[in-house]
Amino acid sequence: MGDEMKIPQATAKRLPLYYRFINNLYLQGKLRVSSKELSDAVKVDSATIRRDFSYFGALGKKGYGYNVEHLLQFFRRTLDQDETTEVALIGVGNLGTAFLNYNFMKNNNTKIVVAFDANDRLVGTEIGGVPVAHIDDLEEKMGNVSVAILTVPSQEAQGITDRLVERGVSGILNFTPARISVPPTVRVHHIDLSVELQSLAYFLKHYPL
Amino acid sequence: MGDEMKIPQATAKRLPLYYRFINNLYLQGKLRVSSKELSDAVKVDSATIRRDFSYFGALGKKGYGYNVEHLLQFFRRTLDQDETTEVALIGVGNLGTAFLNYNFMKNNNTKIVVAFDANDRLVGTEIGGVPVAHIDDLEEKMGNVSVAILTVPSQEAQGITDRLVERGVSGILNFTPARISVPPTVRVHHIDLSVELQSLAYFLKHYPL
DNA sequence: CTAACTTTGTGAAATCCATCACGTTTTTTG
DNA sequence: CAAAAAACGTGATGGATTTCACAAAGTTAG
Ligand SMILES: NC(=O)c1ccc[n+]([C@@H]2O[C@H](COP(=O)([O-])OP(=O)(O)OC[C@H]3O[C@@H](n4cnc5c(N)ncnc54)[C@H](O)[C@@H]3O)[C@@H](O)[C@H]2O)c1
Ligand SMILES: NC(=O)c1ccc[n+]([C@@H]2O[C@H](COP(=O)([O-])OP(=O)(O)OC[C@H]3O[C@@H](n4cnc5c(N)ncnc54)[C@H](O)[C@@H]3O)[C@@H](O)[C@H]2O)c1
Repeated sequence: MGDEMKIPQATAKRLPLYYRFINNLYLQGKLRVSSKELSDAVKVDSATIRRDFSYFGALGKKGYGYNVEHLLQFFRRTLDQDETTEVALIGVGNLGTAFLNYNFMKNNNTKIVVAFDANDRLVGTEIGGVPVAHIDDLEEKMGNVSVAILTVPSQEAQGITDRLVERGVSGILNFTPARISVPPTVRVHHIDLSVELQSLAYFLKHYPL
Repeated sequence: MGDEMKIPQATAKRLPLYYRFINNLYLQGKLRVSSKELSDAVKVDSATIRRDFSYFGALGKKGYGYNVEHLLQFFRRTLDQDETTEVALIGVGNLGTAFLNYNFMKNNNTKIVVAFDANDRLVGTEIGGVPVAHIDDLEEKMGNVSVAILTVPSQEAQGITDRLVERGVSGILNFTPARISVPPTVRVHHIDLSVELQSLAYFLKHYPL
C-alpha cells in the first residue's frame, strides 16, 4: 500500500502496544477511552499518546476521547492485522522451544510456520504445532517467509544469517549475543537478554530513582 | 560509590555490550583496539563509541586507540563485574525454564539464585542448578535479591509485582505483556516479544530500507 | 440553554542523542 | 629525524522525540 509515511519510528514501535490494549478494552465492552486512561494502562505519557495518534489524523473527539471500536478498526487496518506474517525459527533449543510453545497469534498477526535445527533427534518432530526441519534443508523448506527468529548458538549466527539473507529474508529477530552483519536492505532487531539484565543492574546502582 | 553521574542513558545501555566485546578481544590476546574496529564488531558508529567512552574521561591515546587491558579493567570496575547481582525468577514455565538453563554468568555478573512457581510438581526440583520454591514462600525464601525476572502468566503479573516491591526488589525484568505499576523507586524494563515481532513486521512493510 | 467541565490536537520549548568534521597528539615509516 | 598516517576527544550541528501548555471543540449537568 502506498502510505503517507512519516510516522516517527518511536511511534511505530508503540503501535502494537496500543493495539493490544485497545483490543482488551474492546473485549471488555468499553465504548470510549481518553488518552489519560490509556496512559495509565500502557505507561506512556498521555501527551505522547495524543501526539502518536495525531500522526494518523484526528482519531478522537475533543471533550470525549476516542471511540474504542473506531480506534480498534483503525489500528487493525494500520497494523495489517488481517494479513498474517509468516515467520521461521532457527535453533530449537531452550529458547527456541519456548517460543514454539507460545502462541504468538493470541493477539498478534505473526505466526511461526517452520523451525530448523541441526539436531537429528528434533528433525521431523512437531513442537507447538510447528514442524522442525533440518537446517540443511533450509533453502528448500522455508517457503517464502520474510522474517526469521534466530535462537542458535552465537558462533552459528553469522553463517545462518548469510543463508537467510541469500534466501530473501528481510527481517531478523536476533536473540544471540552475536552482532550480525547484513546488507542495508535487511532489518535486524537485537534482543540481548544478558545485556538487558546487566544494564538493569547498572541502572539500579548508578541511577537511583 | 559516589559517582560523577551524567552518563546518558543511551550510553549506559551500550556499556554491557562494549564490555562483552572488549572481554573477547582480551581473551583473544589483542593488545589494542580502535574505535573503528570496535564499531565494526558491535555495529555502533565509531564516533558514538568515542563519545560514549569520553564520558568516563580520556581512556584512549590519539594515533593509537585503546589499550585492551586498560579498557577491560576500566569497564570491569564501572560495571561492577566483581560484584555479582543476585536475581530471582518468578514463573518456571516455557520461558522461565529456558532462562534457568542458560548460564547468564558466562560473561555477566548476574546470577539467578532462586526461582518460584505455583505448580507443586516443580516445587522442590532444581533446574539449571537453581532451586524452585513455592510462590507462597516468596517472602521467606527470596533472601535479599534486588532484581527479579517475571515470566508468569500476565494476569498474575501485577499481584506478584506488588509482593516483590513490598519485599524490597528495586528492579524487574518483565517478560509478560502486562504493563505493571510500581512506585517511582522501582525500575522496570519491559521485554515484550510479541511487540518486538509485530513491530519488526510493521517496519518491514512500511519502512522499506 | 447555559455554565462548567472534559479532552483533544498541536505550536513551541526542552531534551536527548547521533554524527560530522577537524585540531591535536601519537605512532609509524622511510 | 622528518613526513605521513592513524586515531582520539570534542565543539558544533541537526534530527528525533518528549513534554508543556493552551485554545478550541465537544460533553454533561442542571
Ligand atoms: N536460553 C536463554 O535464556 C538465553 C538467554 C540469552 C541469550 N541466549 C542466546 O540464545 C541462543 C540460543 O540459546 P539456547 O539457550 O536456546 O541454546 P541451546 O543450545 O539450548 O539451543 C541452540 C539450538 O540450536 C541448534 N543448532 C546448533 N547449531 C545449529 C545450526 N548450525 N543450525 C541450526 N540449529 C543449530 C542446537 O541443536 C540447539 O537445539 C544462544 O545464542 C544464546 O546465547 C539464550
Ligand atoms: N513463551 C514465550 O515465547 C513468550 C513470548 C512472549 C511473552 N511471553 C510471556 O511470558 C510469560 C510466561 O510465558 P510462558 O510461555 O513461559 O508461560 P507458561 O504458562 O509456560 O509459564 C508460566 C509459569 O508460571 C507459573 N505460575 C502461574 N501462576 C503463578 C503464580 N501466581 N506464581 C508463580 N508462578 C505462577 C505456572 O505454573 C507456569 O509454570 C507470559 O506472560 C507470556 O505471555 C512468553
